[in-house]
Amino acid sequence: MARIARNFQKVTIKDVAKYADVGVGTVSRVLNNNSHVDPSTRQRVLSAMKELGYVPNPHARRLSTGTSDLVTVITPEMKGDFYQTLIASIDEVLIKNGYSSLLYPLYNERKYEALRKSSEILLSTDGLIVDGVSVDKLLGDIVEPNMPVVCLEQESERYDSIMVDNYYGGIIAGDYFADLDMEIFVVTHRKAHELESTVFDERLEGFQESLERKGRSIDKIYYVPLDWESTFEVARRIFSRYKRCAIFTTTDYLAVPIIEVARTMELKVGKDVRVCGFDDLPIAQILEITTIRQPISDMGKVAAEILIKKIRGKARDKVRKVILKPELVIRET
Amino acid sequence: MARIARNFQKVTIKDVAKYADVGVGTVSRVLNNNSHVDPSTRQRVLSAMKELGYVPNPHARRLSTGTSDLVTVITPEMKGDFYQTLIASIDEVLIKNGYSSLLYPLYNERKYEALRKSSEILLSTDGLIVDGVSVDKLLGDIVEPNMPVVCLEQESERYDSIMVDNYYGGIIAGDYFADLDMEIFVVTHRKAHELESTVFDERLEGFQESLERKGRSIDKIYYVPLDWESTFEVARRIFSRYKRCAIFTTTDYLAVPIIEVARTMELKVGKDVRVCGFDDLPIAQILEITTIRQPISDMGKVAAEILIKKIRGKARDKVRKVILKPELVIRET
DNA sequence: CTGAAAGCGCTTACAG
DNA sequence: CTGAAAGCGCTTACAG
Repeated sequence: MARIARNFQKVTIKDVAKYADVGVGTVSRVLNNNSHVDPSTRQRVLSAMKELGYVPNPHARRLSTGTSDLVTVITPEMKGDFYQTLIASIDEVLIKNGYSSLLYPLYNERKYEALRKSSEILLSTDGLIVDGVSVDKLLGDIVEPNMPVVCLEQESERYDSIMVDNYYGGIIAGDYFADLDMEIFVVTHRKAHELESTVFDERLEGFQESLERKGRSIDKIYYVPLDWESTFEVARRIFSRYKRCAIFTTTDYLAVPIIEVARTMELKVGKDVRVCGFDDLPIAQILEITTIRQPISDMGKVAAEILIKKIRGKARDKVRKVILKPELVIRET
Repeated sequence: MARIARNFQKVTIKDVAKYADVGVGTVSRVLNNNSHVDPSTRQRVLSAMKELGYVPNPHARRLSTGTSDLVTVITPEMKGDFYQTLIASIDEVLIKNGYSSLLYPLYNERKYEALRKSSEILLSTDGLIVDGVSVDKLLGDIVEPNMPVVCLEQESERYDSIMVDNYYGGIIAGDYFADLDMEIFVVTHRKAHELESTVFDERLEGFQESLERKGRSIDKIYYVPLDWESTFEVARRIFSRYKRCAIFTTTDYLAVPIIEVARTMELKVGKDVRVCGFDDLPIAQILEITTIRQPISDMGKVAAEILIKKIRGKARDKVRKVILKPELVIRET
């Protein structure tokens, strides 16, 4: 006894079994179509399921098997093409392998807290892909030690990680700008949150290093939040003094308003004003922005593949680091 | 017998009970801190949990209670500020009420299929908010009849819906343009998928209707996919012939490249070229685009609130429709 | 190939 | 206030 019908008289595997005149085990077997079931029996069960409108209860399945076929994907944001591309490429691999992704964008403080409080969500999935934020710091105490985890754009002592050599990307951007006979500016993002990614800084460092090697230096670095509004302002400030200069933005996203302002002020972008972004976001292709291309899709694909191997217990034990190289793409700016 | 330790010797409620020398029921009670537990007992249980590193198994809880405290949020996309704002406002209400959101953006065909195939995901949550796509068509046969569902930007016969009066939005845009002594063009999105939203069409219809009433008409309608690339092309085509015209875009997103091209071609935006968007996305505020403001945050908030009421069984039974009105925001374009 | 049964880890009336 | 027990709806060795 002791049971209230919460689930609105849902039909269970038991009802199906009775209806088809078989045991529940058999129903379960056709459900998972593993082990051999007699074709005629299977047919009977199948039509019983249809007849009764049976839908399996995922919670029960998960409790019983201990797996959910779900993967949590944590990103610091989901705005912008970068994450679109990344998530789509992760998803593609996941779906192909029978998993679904559970997206968890940490777009504000509240989401951080919510994640820590109801870490249930994580624990109910089979694996975890974390982009940009530090697992060790953010979730070190929450994630079970043997949960399969892959880090993206973030190093980890304990887990596999996929990184892009952002420092190297900065270097090639610097090499490209060093020969230009103009002032050199940088517009970059200052990380606002302890747990945010350090990629922008790495790009900046590489850029700086490359210029130094060639006996040049950055004339000024502008730090902005990751929005266009502030970047417009910065651009106006720059162009009101300099009608001729080279600007490196540590992401294409920040290059867009700069180019917009330059054009509005009728400066010749690509000639007097040179702009090099980073990432090769779709917008960079559309606006023909010169940029450092990051292999975003590859990152997602590799991350998902490694994670699935880990979930299936096929991965090697030692912590692995995959480092992908960016490349310079010269366009019109 | 019959059991492999899949879950890496995880500690269960049983272990905690034994350790604290109480029954499992008591542990469960302190876990959910309902019904009264003796303070000293509670303390003993609490420290036992800490000692053993106990983490509750959500699957078991869900199977037992039949609830998950999860809400699925389905959107046709998640790119762009519109969905950012919408999702954030939904999340805020959800989190405040102890729920978590499970994001499911249908950004391509593959995701549609995946959703239909593993509809498990939906069924394992307590409720469903669906934006833009037709639940009846998309999921009519999957969603249980008594699953709490709220539709956004999409009417439904069976479920509550929150709509914006897009037709009315078109009307006020038309009223605004009708007095302008220039050619009038429209750039809009042609829905590519059977299940896509019809908002763009409704806006267009309102716009058309308003112009007709005032004895005017649209000179040409340009249909584009929802990306900038094609819109750039269209803009170039328009401005190569017309140096003076008014353009209504059925979303701000499409207004951006048009303004960009106009400025690049040195046309006077706001004077010779008038542009009115729709939505009032952040980008519209940044670029000072005249637009029809949609109350995005309100939509999300109202949807989440209604859903929670339904989940808690406090909602009225009849299907409810909430219609929010957009308004004209005049800026520089 | 298949049924009966134990088990997954919780929750919750019931009877103290 | 609390323990013993039934139940949630599945899966899966086990023994035919």
